[in-house]
Amino acid sequence: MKIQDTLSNTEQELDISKNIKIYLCGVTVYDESHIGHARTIIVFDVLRKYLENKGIVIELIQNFTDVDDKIINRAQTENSTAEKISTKYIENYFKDFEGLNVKRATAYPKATEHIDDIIKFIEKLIEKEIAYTSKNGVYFSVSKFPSYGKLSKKKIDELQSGSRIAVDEQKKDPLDFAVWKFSDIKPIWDSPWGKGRPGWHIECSAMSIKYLGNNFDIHGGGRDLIFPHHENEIAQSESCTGSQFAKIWMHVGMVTIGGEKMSKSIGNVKSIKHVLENWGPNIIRLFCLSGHYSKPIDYSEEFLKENLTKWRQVETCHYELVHVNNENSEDITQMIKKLGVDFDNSLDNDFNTHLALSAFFQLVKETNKLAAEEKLGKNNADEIKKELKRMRGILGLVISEITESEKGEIDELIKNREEYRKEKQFEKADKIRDKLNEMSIELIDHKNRTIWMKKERIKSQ
RNA sequence: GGUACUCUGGCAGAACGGUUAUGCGUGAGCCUGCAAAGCUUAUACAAGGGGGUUCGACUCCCUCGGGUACCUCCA
Repeated sequence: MKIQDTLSNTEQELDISKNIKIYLCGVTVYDESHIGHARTIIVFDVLRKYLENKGIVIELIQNFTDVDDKIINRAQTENSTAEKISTKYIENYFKDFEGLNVKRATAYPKATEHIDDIIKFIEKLIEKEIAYTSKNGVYFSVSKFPSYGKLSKKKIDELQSGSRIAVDEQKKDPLDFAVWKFSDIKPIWDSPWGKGRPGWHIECSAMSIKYLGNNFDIHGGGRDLIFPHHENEIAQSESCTGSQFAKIWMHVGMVTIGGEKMSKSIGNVKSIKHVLENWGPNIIRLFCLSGHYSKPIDYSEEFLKENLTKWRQVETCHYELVHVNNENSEDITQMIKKLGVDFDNSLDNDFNTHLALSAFFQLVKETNKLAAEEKLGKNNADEIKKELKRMRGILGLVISEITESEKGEIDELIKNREEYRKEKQFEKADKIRDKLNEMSIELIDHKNRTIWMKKERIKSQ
């Protein structure tokens, strides 16, 4: 599998001969998560599910930044504590992502639970004279890391001249960044240098190395983290360990609205909770996977609606397979195999989910076509089901299922409706259809049989 | 200003030199008591502008232009 690496700006081969270790920068828990967060996390969720489908063991570590100015500010304005705020939004996070069918990461380390590791990390940097103490905190000395800027392709001198950074008198160099900030406002911890809290970037260095070792396979996050966050992580980590940090840097494009980045400061944020209520997980996932992960994707109701149409096709397809009763089967093994290979090849080639979805929808379409022509046999259905289930598993798409008792009720109602139809009492027949619709059951009248499907309820429809 | 990315048919979005992707939408048809869904079929000067390399370019090079992101809040 090849993945485009931001650092080398080339495609790198991912070594799948052994376990794969991935570190994903998670969220700062001071507010509700939005669709931009969802995209990044869904992309990595599908990546891990795809690799797991190949039988590879994945270690996926995703942090929570639970100590940060924003959390502290929020705590102050809400007359609460930083701990309460972060706990609240971590719970909120899990609710959102469970709703999105995202599989839990191997671990979700929090900065506040790794203060010792962070302090040890900083001690090493000070020992090596790469970090220094000043009046306001401990700073990383950028000039001690000659390749600073290699990830974001920035030149140090250009950064300095073009900078709009408020110069901190205490810093030796305006580019230096804090690894430890002195503070008296809780939450604070003791350190060899004084009371305070860690800087933002250091937590990811300390925790990724702790959980995954000096040199792991993929480090991911949103594109907006390239600078300064990931640049600084590289500087700290490689200075500390003396060896290469992540092998591949994989960055996910922004979600935009009307071409503009979705962000709190612009105020065009769509929360996961809100969109989930209106559109459900499957449509959001299709939306997030519909473009190449590295490119921006524009959020719009129309686009979600388009994905709703697609999702209905998947549901139809699924229920055609469930209700198949034809004994004769066509030879479709090759077709299924080809689309399965297309699907995998697309993902192997820099994780092209859009193309993978193309293969997926082609299989859906082929199935619906066979069903429409009454050519779909039971053996065919079993074959297709198996492959579709695999693809859906990777994509994280979940079909609404139904209980056995509901099934009995539905069959009964359909039977009644058939009677009415035979007697040409269409009003009564339609009433039954309406009743089923209220249960989210849609009827599909074929030539000489009627099948039903359970539709996911979509509020926005 | 610097850096990176991007510019494809009404819309969304692929193919890393040669094969009219694909989906949505739209038109027509099939099926149906009607509907929905599905299926069939049709639809598009397609390549930001201009050069160049090549037998051949969406794909490579140059140049001009538009857009977005980042340049210490950010997924």
